[in-house]
Amino acid sequence: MKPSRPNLSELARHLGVSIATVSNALSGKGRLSPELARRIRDAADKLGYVPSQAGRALRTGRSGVLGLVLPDIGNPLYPEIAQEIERVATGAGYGVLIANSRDEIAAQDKAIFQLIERGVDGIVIVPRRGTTVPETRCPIAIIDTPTTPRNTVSADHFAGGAEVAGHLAALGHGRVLLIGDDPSSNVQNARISGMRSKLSGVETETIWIVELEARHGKGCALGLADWRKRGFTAFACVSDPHALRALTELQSAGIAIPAEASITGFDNLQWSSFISPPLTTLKMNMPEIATLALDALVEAIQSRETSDDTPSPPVTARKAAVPMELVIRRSSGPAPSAGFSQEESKHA
Amino acid sequence: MKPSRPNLSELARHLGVSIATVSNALSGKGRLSPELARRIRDAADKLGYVPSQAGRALRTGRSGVLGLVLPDIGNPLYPEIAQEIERVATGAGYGVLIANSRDEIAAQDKAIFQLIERGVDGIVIVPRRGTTVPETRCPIAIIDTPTTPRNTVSADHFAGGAEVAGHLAALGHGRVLLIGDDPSSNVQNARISGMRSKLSGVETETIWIVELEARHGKGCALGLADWRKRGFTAFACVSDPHALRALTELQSAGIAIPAEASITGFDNLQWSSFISPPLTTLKMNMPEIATLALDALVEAIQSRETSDDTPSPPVTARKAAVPMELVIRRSSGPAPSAGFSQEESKHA
DNA sequence: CTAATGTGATTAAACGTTTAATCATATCGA
DNA sequence: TCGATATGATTAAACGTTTAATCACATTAG
Repeated sequence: MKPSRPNLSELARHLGVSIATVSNALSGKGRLSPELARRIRDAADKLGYVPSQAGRALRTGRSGVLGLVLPDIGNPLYPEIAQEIERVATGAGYGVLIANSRDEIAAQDKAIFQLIERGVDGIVIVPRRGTTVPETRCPIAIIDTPTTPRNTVSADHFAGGAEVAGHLAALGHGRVLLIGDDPSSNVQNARISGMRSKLSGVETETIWIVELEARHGKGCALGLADWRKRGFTAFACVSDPHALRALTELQSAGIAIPAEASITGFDNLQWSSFISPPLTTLKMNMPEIATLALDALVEAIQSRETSDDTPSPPVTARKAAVPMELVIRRSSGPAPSAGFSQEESKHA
Repeated sequence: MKPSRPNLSELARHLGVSIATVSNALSGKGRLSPELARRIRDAADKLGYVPSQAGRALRTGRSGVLGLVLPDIGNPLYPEIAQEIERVATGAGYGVLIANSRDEIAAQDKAIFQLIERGVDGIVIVPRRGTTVPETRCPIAIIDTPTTPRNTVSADHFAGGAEVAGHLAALGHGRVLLIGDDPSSNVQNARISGMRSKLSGVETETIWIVELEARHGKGCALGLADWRKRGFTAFACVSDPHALRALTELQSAGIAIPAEASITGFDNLQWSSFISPPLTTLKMNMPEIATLALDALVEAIQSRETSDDTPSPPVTARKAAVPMELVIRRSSGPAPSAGFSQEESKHA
């Protein structure tokens, strides 16, 4: 009824040894006899000893906590990336403190400094579109695109775009509409560039949803049925939610998927396999990305013994670009045979 | 080039006063002359003083960090709840450490104890289906359903179900199919019970997706076109992803939404307003839920001055059930006029 | 004029850990 | 047998903060 929680000195008193000996036994650092070490460890977990993070942090200058900064909730891969980062970090003995760079652009910097004030040892950040990450003495791993400055690791969005575009080209689609959301996004641009790189033989157009919505209001129709009439038979989107928007818009216009039009997405979100038809999409290798990012980050943390004032050098991983996997489902199929809306397309 | 980061004693030395005086000035606790206090505060933020969380935590026994335990990523409201908890917690001066109760059921308890070992002052948990939250000396706020034991606060899932069912009944639907995922979920049961409570006059059936998938494999068709043939004109789902699954399945079967069938969801996920037709759904008041939960939690933390071994009493909020808001969009409409598939339904 | 009160600051201990430095004892080589 | 070396454990300081206890001094009351 009394024992709040045993600490090292209580353990030491209970065993009749010194505090340092107990500490050594539990950390396996100093030299001491094997049987005493075992005896101490036994007593430790019999009494339910759990070390005080605060005491340890104060002494060692390391908190054992990493920060995770994510862009606003609009980004649908938030859950997966958070989950993977948390998984790998926990495995490496770190806790993960979350911070949110919402609404205002400046919130990203504020979030970073809040994490630093809380004493995190390092930070993983998925930068918001169009921002630059400040340089700090605290190591920061950046997950964005391979071409972003100081980027640590990311999916190979360009190659992913190339792969899905190749898939559509092989299916015989002669006119492909590329659907992006925001042209200021590094990730989306990389994906679109990748798609274009494999569509040199076919006709392509690109539309950006934010521009449409700026003119016609949020949630406006994308006018895809018109594009279909003009002979565009494949709609390649930069993200699954946009693909979903395209899919339902075409379906409710009475256009059959994939018989009359093909649709592809990006990110392999949870529901993408459950809808009708299931969505062809590209899957990031999040476990590997998280592992690479965190490996690089903890290495940077450990090599930063000296506590001077110089900003931390960029955190670089063993591999900067992780391939994406094309997941072919039923939303993409062969281009409709000639004859269907042939009159509109024959002038090409 | 030398200053790693100033601490209290450096500040004190720089100003020629004692450490305690500086501490008092910054915390506003002790008694000291106003002008000295101001001078100290000025110097503090000129030198960029930021207090060491570790030192403070060690001294006060409080880490200023809360834990957040979320069920597996399958739960699509993960991002919103995490975002709101983080927002409110940051406003109250707390950091948020995330933990994931994935895969194995036992992971939930493990996650909780890991957080406690990290020294969190309290925990917010959204329990996984079919688990019970262990009693600890660390205060735990539970967000599940109003009827869950030790529940702190949650959306009023039952009332939400009643509301959407009333909406469908008012539209004249005479046969409503209720679509759930997993009957072991408290939340889903509450929603379905609520829906039934307002459908006493109409014919209802309930299907559970996990049971269908156990027989026919993951991602199998739900056979909704058949239900439609049997005269069911409304499909009320316990969550937006299931509504999406239903919507696309019916659309690709050539059934027009909402002309020939109505569909409703739950949770108002991001994409629900962008699909065609936009989804009628119920929206949780997450900001209020998060606020209520955290208010109750920090109160429990502060009242827990004594550090004895007794488990923390349940954390209760000022209000246990927060109303949901019905968001009517175009996926629900009047029941199709009689005559359509009347022959199949007249034998009822 | 002395004692009581108040004001503004300081002293010192404590939180729990890690670790370099030290010490006592045993082992070994010569 | 004596000094050198291992071995196994202890001592003591330090990390940065908070806070109760104390102190020096001035002001006021009796």
